[in-house]
Amino acid sequence: MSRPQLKDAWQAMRILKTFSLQQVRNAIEHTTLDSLKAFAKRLVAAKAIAEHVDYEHITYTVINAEYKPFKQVNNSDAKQKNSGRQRMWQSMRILNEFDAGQVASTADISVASARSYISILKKVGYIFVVKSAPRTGSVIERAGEATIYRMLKNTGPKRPIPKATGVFDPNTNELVEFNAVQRKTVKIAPVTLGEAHDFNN
DNA sequence: GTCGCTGATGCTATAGCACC
DNA sequence: GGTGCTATAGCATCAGCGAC
Repeated sequence: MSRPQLKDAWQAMRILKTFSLQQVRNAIEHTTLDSLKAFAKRLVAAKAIAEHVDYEHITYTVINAEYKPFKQVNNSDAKQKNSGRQRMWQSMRILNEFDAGQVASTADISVASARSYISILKKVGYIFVVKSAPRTGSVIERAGEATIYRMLKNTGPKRPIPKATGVFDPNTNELVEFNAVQRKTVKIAPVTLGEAHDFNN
């Protein structure tokens, strides 16, 4: 497995916190379980993750998220290829269900920027709102209650690029145009996390 | 080398909305 | 009307690229 693939795998692990290798493989798509096993073994030896064996199920937990499995190559390539939005996109694909704060923290950008990109993706139907943040109750009651979004179109590892009339998806090489903007709040029946939701109608 | 143009990115300010 | 949250337009900054 190449270094970028390992980096993607390590990022996926840090986001998931507790994971199986199958989950990581599904998240980053471009690797094999054998490669991940070898990588995980290395991380366990370095005490970056802990292994839990539960009968035939093996899961891992990140115990040192700060660990850097890769030697810092000189930063001549200073400008990171993985921009904030690229990291956001990757986080959204891995988490599947997320809120703006989660994505912002995992991608290391501001919440406002995360919301900005999320709203664009929402307009083209790549994600949709699973649960709106409550607007009633005390501050304490609302603490931790944020708008939850769900990934609807996971087209591939490359982030969709916002354009004037929509977003260009490098994974499908297609320009997806914005849906008609509707500021009115759409009342969606409460959906429990993990439940499918048809948003096309 | 540098100048100008263009596009990508991220942030801020503000409008819109729901609720009290 | 006041408050709090979300969505979005607009702006600043930076990098890439071509022309000269």
